[in-house]
Amino acid sequence: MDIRSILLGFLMHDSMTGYDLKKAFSISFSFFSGLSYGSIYPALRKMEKQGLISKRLEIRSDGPNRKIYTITDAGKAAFLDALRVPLPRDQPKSPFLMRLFFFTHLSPEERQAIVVNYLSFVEETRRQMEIARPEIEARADRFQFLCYEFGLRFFSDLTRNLAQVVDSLDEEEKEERK
Amino acid sequence: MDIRSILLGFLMHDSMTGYDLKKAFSISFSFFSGLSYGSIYPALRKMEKQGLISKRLEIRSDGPNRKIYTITDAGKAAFLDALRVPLPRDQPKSPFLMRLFFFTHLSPEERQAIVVNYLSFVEETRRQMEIARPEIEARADRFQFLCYEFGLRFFSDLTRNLAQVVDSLDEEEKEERK
DNA sequence: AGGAGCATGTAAGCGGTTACATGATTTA
DNA sequence: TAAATCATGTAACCGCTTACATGCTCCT
Repeated sequence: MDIRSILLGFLMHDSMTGYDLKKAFSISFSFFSGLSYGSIYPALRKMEKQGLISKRLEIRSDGPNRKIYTITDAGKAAFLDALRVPLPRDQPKSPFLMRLFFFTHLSPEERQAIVVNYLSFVEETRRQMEIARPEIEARADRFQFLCYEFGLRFFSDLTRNLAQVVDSLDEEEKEERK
Repeated sequence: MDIRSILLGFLMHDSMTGYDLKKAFSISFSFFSGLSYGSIYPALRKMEKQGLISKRLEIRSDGPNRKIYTITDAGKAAFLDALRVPLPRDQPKSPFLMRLFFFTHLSPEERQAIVVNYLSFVEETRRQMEIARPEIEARADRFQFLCYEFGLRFFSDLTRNLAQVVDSLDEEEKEERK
């Protein structure tokens, strides 16, 4: 699922500007992924050329002009097609796993520091997700909420697994010192 | 951690050709990530220019000639630096989550099919990891094995969470039919 | 007067994939 | 003799980020 399908997905719900799309995405998905203007605006132009969305220029006196994009029937069809494309296998290309893989080249102290630091990072993300819960409960549909809960569990599991790694490192260090 | 650091990491252990590097990576990391020749060979040339690795041409009669790369002292230093760079926050950019987020646009049958299909995919990956266990136990160091176990737990957790999503979908469908 | 927020965009570059191209040797 | 494995590489392209550039309005 590329960026274009995601933009179409949001436009299924409502017509918006590129700016709005970025906001909508950030609110719903800040914990999973980011989207920058540098990819949004070119994507919108391309999709307009392909007839997946249509543009309406709104001239305003109380602010900068806006380009409001609306999904077309062709766009809706393209979006549904994209939803139905078989999923690729998930590859958790985690930078952390890469580090762990080469831990033998670091000192015990450095290893500990990396894992503990990463762990606190993950826990912080999880806390932030919990803070955002009421807002998500308010605006998300049931599937989007399912998505949110899935994410929460993901980070909980990650926390638990990282704690286990910390334990393993502790034990090994003790044995080394014997 | 980019591709170059990973290649350096493998070269820390032993001198190898580009072909060998791809194999080494595939064996250790097939479940997490892939690496193609289209990125390996240019990366090796670049790193040679930068003095991070050195090349030795081996002319053979019993097969194609090989370019064997060896990490230099500068390369070792660069690798350790890369290991110590603070980790970015993990973003589980899962294509599955994106689908789930827009599930409202699909029929209950299609939703079920996607999740169940994905679930079987994940379970299959997990099975393959378990099959590979003896080989990994044989060749991996303790941190690499920690890595393997971490991955296993990741897929177990994913399986569990997906099963929960299936349950949620089932319940909602039942309620809808009332 | 200055900063935050609204709004749109471009250019350069990074990191990577896919498909293509070549050619040798070993195994079935 | 065909297929698999060994071995190296290029060209075109994709998707995305970062940094830059512009300019307006509202609030303090």
